[in-house]
Amino acid sequence: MLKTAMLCHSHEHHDQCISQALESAEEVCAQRGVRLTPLRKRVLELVWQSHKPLGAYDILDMLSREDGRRAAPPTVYRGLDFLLENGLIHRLASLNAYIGCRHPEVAHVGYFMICKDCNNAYELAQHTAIDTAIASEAELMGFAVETQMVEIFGTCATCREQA
Amino acid sequence: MLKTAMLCHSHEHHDQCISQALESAEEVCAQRGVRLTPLRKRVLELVWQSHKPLGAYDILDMLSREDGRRAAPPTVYRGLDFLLENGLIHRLASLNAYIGCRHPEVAHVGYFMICKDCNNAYELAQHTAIDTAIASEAELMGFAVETQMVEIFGTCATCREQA
DNA sequence: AAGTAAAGGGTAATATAATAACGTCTCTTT
DNA sequence: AAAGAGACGTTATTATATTACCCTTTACTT
Repeated sequence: MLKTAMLCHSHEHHDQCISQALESAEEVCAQRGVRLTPLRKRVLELVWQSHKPLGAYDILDMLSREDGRRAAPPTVYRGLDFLLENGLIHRLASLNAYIGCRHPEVAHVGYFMICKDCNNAYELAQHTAIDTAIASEAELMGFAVETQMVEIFGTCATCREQA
Repeated sequence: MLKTAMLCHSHEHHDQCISQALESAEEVCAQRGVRLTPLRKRVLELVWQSHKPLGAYDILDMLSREDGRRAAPPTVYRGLDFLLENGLIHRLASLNAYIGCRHPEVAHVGYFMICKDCNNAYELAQHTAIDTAIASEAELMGFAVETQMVEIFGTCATCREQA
């Protein structure tokens, strides 16, 4: 099993990422009685082509290229909305971009470290010190937390080694 | 002095917020040798009209109304960019909105708790447990943090009491 | 099997957020 | 006075996302 902090750096490995993601997605959807239609699956596959967050219009372009005709925005946004609702992808607000989620079984918001060199986004495991810290700050203020966004920018270990 | 967690709830008090903010701004700009031009000052005042994050186009509308003619987007974005660069305001990525900063003297990224009822955004003090937690998570991953965004949504103490 | 309601998805138009490119005016510096 | 930088007006354009409308497919009911 892959550590959250590690992303694949080989093609063979990444093919595994994709197939595992699709498998989980099928499972999750079956369990919930929702439909992973061909369009939704294609969008999910496209998002999973890399570990780099992808914009909606990037996905739109890929779809258009595949089909040889221009797809319209709602096509992609419907797919993305479905995937978001079912926790199969996350949205990165600071980038207006989307990225696959490895753990769609359990609902959660994602905390991400995003490398400015390679653009990869690393999702942190849940129940980290960050959660605890947010909860305790909220407690201090009497603030009832519903959801939160944590996006951290910098340089990942791999890129630092190469520099 | 106002606790970070507390926002004013009276008009007299808020007038103080605004005048303090403008005073700090003048000071900071003087110190740095940058110009708080009339336009920049107006934008800052508009942002400070409340503790609710404001969209660029909201500000644009206010400016336009004041002047009786339509201002164009770059007018506002130049003002916002200047204020951001000088730490006089923060940008909330999850809302595409801007909010005044009480402590422009020292450069920092803002952590916010945003109330879904009253829309007020409460900036947390610096050097909180959240900082520490992010630093330690980053350490674990060998990630060198440059900047981060933390935006927490829920219900503030005041709104909870009223409910 | 036919009828029907709900879900999926194509298309055009529009809304919202942000930037690019260019011109002018006003300073300061030389 | 000339040169250069900074501020900002104006027009146009790009990027991101949503609305509204309509038709097809799917799934359920009888």
